[in-house]
Amino acid sequence: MSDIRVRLAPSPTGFLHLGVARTALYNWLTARAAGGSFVLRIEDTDRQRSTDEFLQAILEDMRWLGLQWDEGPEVGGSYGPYLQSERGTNYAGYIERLLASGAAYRCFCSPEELEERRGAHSSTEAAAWKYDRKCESLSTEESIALAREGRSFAVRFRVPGGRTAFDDVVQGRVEFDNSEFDDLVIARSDGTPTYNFAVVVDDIEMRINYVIRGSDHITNTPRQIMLWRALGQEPPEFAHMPLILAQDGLVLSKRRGAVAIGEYRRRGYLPEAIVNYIALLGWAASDGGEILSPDELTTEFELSKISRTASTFDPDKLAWMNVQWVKKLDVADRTDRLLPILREEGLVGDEISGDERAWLERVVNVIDDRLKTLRDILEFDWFFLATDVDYDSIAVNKVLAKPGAGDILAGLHKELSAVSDFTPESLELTIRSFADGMGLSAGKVIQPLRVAVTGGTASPGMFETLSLLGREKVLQRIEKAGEFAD
RNA sequence: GGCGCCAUCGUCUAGCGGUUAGGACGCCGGCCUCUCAAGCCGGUAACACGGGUUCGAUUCCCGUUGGCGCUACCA
Repeated sequence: MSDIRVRLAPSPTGFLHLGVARTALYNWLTARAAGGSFVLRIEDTDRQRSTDEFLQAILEDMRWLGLQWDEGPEVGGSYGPYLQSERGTNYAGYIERLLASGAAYRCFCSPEELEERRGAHSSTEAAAWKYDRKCESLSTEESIALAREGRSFAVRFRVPGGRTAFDDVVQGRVEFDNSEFDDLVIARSDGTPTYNFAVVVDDIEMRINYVIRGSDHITNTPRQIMLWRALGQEPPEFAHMPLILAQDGLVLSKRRGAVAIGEYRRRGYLPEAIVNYIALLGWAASDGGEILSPDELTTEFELSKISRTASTFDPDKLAWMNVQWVKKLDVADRTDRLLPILREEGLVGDEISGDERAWLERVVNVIDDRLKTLRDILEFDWFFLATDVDYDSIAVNKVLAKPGAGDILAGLHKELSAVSDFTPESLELTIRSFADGMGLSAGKVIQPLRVAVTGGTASPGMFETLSLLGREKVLQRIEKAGEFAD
């Protein structure tokens, strides 16, 4: 086991979406490939926006994707708690240290005052306002005296001069002039730590040594590095992933519901497909291979080969990827995954017998590669109904309501009543010779039969379908369809 | 506005000074075929622009333009 420790630190203020999922995946792959640890830490300090529902949804989606965390909620670990809101007491000591060393100072400017000064500034200048360091020059004595008076204060980090640079695993060397940053608040007037500070303290305490996150954090990085150093710690390694853009060209965000992972689960996508797709967003295997299992990704994946270009999410390619993965599932596996959907729709019961299971597998086998998503199984619900089929009116008009259709169905009914065994082979023989006898191509006979039996113009192979349905249902449906004919 | 990052087919990408600029998705056409999928074959389509450097730039450098991100006592 190596000592690589990575983490995902989502805030439960929305559902897990593709962007966060990809960051999670890259962290997970990195930990797995290195034999390190993947820590899940929940940044729920924003009590207004964080909810337990979101937290549970995130955990569920992570599990569904197969991104198991080694430490975090529910599994615990040596450096918990893993909910930031439960780590509250840990920060005060660090703030005291920074105050004592002079790396931080009390700021008595109220938010209102700051707002006022900011407002005055923006009306005259185009550049953004930076904290004017009004309280930075307060002596320690003055500062303590004011605090004793009961004046409320925030704690600001005294940003040193010079430059801060780091070698990012994907971005290369990134350098900032420290004068770009104002003295950031690390503790609010109520004593709670702000994001950048809490992250650093938690990462230190959780022994995180490799930070893999979205490049929207890139300007936070120098601030955090300064904090790590002020706390006497060596900063971790950083890798900033390019962002994923929605098709409108803007970053994927929590507010775009269509890209929530849970949504794809409900639509019948496979987790393997999602994982495979997001892995390839900004990264390509050296041999150009595109269909990669989690295991293959683990060995192939290289953080340093990630492109720095933001990539646009393409639902079409995801859909294609899903088809590839559905095709890879064997019949038993496919059936297992289909079962919950069929149950939900009441098409099969909670308990199924061995015979039902066997029949279901035959259905799945006959449907073959026609499922683009698991949910597409519902297109085939006529397999599961006793007698009634919903007839598609367009199909009926196009096929059954044509001259001759009635004769074909009547003839077929007779032939199929008489056919000795209802196997695909003998059905094919019977139907083809029936068509010959009528002087028609097989297709001309099969299509009315298809509509009669399935209700639509598209279905799995007709002979297999008839065989599976059985003589009784087939004849019933032909009779019923006869009402539409001619 | 400032700072940072980025720039190859519509999209995801390969390329790492000399290539007919390759692959995948999508789209179009064909084959197969009982329909629909799947599959197979073929086609469409790109180096943002301008300067350099070089015998030679998609590739290196600079600039322009464009895109995205960040710029809170949010995370």
